[in-house]
Amino acid sequence: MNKRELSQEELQLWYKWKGTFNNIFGRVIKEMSEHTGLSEGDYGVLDRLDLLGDGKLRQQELADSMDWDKSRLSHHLTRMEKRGLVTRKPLDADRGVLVGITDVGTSALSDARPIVAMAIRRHFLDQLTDLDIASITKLAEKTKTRSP
Amino acid sequence: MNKRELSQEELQLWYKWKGTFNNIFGRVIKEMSEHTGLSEGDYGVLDRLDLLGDGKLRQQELADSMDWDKSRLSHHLTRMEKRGLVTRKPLDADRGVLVGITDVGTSALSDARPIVAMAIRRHFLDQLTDLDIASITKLAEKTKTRSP
DNA sequence: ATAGCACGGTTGACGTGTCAACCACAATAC
DNA sequence: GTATTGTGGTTGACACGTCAACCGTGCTAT
Repeated sequence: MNKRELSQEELQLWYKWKGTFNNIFGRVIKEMSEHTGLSEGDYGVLDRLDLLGDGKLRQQELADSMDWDKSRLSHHLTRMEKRGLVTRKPLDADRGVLVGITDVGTSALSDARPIVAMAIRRHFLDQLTDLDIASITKLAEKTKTRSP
Repeated sequence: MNKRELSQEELQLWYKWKGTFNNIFGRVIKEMSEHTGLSEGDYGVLDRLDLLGDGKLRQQELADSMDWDKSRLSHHLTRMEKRGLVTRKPLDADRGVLVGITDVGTSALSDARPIVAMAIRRHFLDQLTDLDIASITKLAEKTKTRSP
C-alpha cells in the first residue's frame, strides 16, 4: 500500500475527528458568547488575570500562559481595552506593561464561569466514556508541543 | 458536588483535548501551506471541485459539501479567483454560479494531495492506537450535527 | 395585479490571527 | 565610542469567519 495515499477509512477518520472537535468546541463557545458577550480569547485573558495574577499580570506572562504570541495578545488587548474589560499600565522599570482586569471584566468573568462550566459538561464531558478519557489523555501526552 | 463547577481534572481534560487538536491540526495545515501555498479552505474547495464535480460545481452544492455558509464561500472564492485558482461563471438558468477549477488550481491540488496525505499520516494516524480510533469513531457518531 | 416569500448570491462591517517590520531602550562586544 | 543583540511591545497589512443587510428574480397566494 502506497504510503503517500490514504484509504477511505483513514480520510474519514480525519474528517470525523475534525468535525467532532468543531461541533463540540463550537457549541461551548457559542453558548458562552451568546450568554455573556465574551469570546474564547476574552475568557482566557480574564481567567488568567484572575487566577494567575489576582487581577493583574504583565503582558509577556499573560501571553506565555495562553500560548499566544505577543502580537496576537497586543491586538486582542487593544480590543478588550476599548470595551472596558481590561486596562494597560506601563511599567517604567523595563518598558513592560501591566494588564489589569476592570470591574466590568470581573463581573463578566463571574457571569461566564458557570456558563462555561455547564457548557463544557453538557457538550463535552457528558459525552465521554472512561475509554474516551483515557484516549484523550494519552494522545495529549504523545503529541505535546516540544519545548524548544 | 456542584454541577456548576468543574474539577481540576475535568478542566485539564478539556484543555488537553483542545491543545491536542490544535497541535495536530496546526501541524498538518502548516505543512501543507508551507509546501504549496494553499490554505485549508483552498484545499477543501479544490478537492471537492475535483472529486465531486469533476472540475466544476455550482456554488450552493460546493457550500453544502463543505458545510460552509454561502457568505463564507463567496468571500473565499473571491480571494481564490483573484489568485487564479478557480473561475466563476453565471448560470443564466437560475442566477446560480458555476465554480470551475483552473489549470493553476488543478496543479496546486496535485501538488498538495501527497503532502496532505503524508502530513495526516505522520501527525495524526501514526499517533493513534486502535482504541483511539474506536473512541474517535463513536464520539463522532454521538455528537454529529442534527440535520435540520 | 400585487404583495409576500424563497432562492442564489453579494457586500460591508467588524472580530480574529499571523507575519514581518518597527520602536525604544539596555546590555554587551569590539 | 559605535555596532550588535536582546527584550518588551506596537503597528500595518492581509487572510479568514460571521452576521446582517441587500439585490434580482421567479413563484405563490390573495
